Amino acid sequence: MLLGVKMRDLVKALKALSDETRLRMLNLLLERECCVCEVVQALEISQTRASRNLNALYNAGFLKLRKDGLWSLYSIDRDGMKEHFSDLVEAVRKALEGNEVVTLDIERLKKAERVGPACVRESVE
Amino acid sequence: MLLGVKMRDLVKALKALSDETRLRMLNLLLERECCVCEVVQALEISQTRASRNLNALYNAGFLKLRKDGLWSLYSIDRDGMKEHFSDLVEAVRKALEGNEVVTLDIERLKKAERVGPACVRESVE
DNA sequence: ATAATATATGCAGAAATGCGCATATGCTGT
DNA sequence: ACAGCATATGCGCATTTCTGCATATATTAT
Repeated sequence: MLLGVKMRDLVKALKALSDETRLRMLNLLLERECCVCEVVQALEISQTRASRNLNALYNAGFLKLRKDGLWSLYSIDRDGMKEHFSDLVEAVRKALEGNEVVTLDIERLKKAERVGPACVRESVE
Repeated sequence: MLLGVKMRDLVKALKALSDETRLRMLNLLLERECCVCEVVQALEISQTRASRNLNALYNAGFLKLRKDGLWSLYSIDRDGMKEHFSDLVEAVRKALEGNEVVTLDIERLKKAERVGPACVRESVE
């Protein structure tokens, strides 16, 4: 019991990883902590979709959540995560290295602002 | 392109791993090469289920298949497998170490015979 | 209190998945 | 050719998963 992981939890974790949207999210968060609206911008997906899938990764045990005002800030839970899950994340990270899709995601993340999609006014400068 | 894996393939691989039946199968095959009927006996599942799920792991790129007479012998494709997939398999292997379910599977595998479920006649001795 | 904003969620529909049943396929021995 | 056996597969059904829409919740500022 010390070493092994509950089958349930492992399946849940792998299910969380077996989706393109969530893999792209995980990759984003490996770059840095993000709020939901930044994920929306970087992946160019709907707010609902971002929120739901981030929550799935959170529930599976990969992410931690920090609230700051209106923002929900998700990040990889490097410390709290089960050791075996870290290995999975690392394997995924390596597998995605250089991948076209996630490279573009990261580029868009750099341009993203911690504001809602409606707030285009600040992007004048 | 040298390093990264196609997003498609990675998702497919992780989908293949995100199922209890297939995780148990992978764990069996980490022990040794098995034919379908051995998997049926060790996991106590139907033949259809065994065949389908083994094929899923095969299709995802984890297994290789060798035919010997009537038998289909599946095993981990250690050489042919993408490097990144090996990391995934290793992470899963470690995660399942000591797990109750797979421990019982292995015990049953040791008692299993390379015969169909109908052939109980040999188990007299 | 009211308005504005970021995020979460109930619901419904579409698509994907898993599996049993019956049957097909393919190999082996007579 | 025929029978027997291990495995694969078409079909149908039940369940799960994913997503958008609309709306709820929670926080902040006025």
